[in-house]
Amino acid sequence: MDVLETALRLLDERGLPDLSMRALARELDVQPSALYWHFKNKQELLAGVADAILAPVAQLPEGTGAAEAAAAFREAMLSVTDGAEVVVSTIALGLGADRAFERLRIALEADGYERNAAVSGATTLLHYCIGHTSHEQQRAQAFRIGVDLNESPITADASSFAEGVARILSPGLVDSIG
Amino acid sequence: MDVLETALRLLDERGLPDLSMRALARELDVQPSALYWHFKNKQELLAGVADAILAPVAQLPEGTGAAEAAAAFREAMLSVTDGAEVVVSTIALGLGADRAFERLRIALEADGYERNAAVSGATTLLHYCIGHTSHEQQRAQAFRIGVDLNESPITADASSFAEGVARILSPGLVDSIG
DNA sequence: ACCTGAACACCGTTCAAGT
DNA sequence: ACCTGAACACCGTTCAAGT
Repeated sequence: MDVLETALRLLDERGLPDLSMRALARELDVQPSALYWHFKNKQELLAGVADAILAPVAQLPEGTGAAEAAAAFREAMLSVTDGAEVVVSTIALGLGADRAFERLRIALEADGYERNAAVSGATTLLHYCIGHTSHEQQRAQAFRIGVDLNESPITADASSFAEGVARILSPGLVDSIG
Repeated sequence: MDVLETALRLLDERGLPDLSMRALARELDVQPSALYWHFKNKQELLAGVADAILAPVAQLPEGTGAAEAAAAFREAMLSVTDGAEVVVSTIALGLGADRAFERLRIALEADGYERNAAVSGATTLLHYCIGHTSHEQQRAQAFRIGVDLNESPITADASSFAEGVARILSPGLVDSIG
């Protein structure tokens, strides 16, 4: 019974609102109660899903810089339907988010930050990436469903993301680049 | 029938998982279906709640600087149980989030940023504030409930928030604009 | 204009019991 | 060790009908 694998597929195919314990059990051809032998509750299962979503970030090649690591973080969340929302909802439980944080910290050290600055920078970067990407994904999916998005002044796409990351990594340079 | 007022109180007293349409109807002494005359669905109701949560940010005095505006944004979300989560879940629908964004933009202009830099800075700041605060609130509430938070390396408190804001608002940026 | 009543199609979780 | 079956206490939403 590949519970996590099936959960990840179901999430991607149908979205978080339809990823119920009952739907997951149906997909695995077991009773809903069977899942509670494998996971304490739904939260714990989602934490495992979030960890799987963020696995590519943890596996980034050595020497990867912070801008690239942040981009990979965003892309990992965007690669699965409602991926950012799952990561947000389980960030306090650790697992995936903690490993992504470590990866960002290491990337900052590869960029020449020393330890303390890297920890502080990774913290800011992580929170920014999550805030931006969850907004971006929510907008994209609301649009797909046909929800009437009132023309908001807040942008959240690949270029605004890169801009924010640049601002966090080297403020002062961002406007002279554009 | 003060639906929004009651919803906000219920949210603060019992948290988002217990803010159901049925519980809200019970509190208002009406049938659940009655709520659907006032709101199209639960999402729209939550958007109204988010707008109420962020009202203090929109009403900040003229001339307020960006660091102070960001702090007020964080505090508004923290002032209500699961406030950040509600804001996150309705950000794509506009309302509260849009007005908070405008307030941050104006604050940046009060700090000397010109229009384009203020828009871009407010975007980064908004996403950062939301990411940081939703994490901070989730941790605080998980702790209260007694959830076993594995000792995570990621910090999210008042001082790490101020640090991130300062990083985004780096003074070097203002100089490079002119 | 505003609400009721009844129904539809769902949830997460627990727990004794089975194999 | 791993799962079933049955139950408990819920959900959001729709819609004809009432006042």
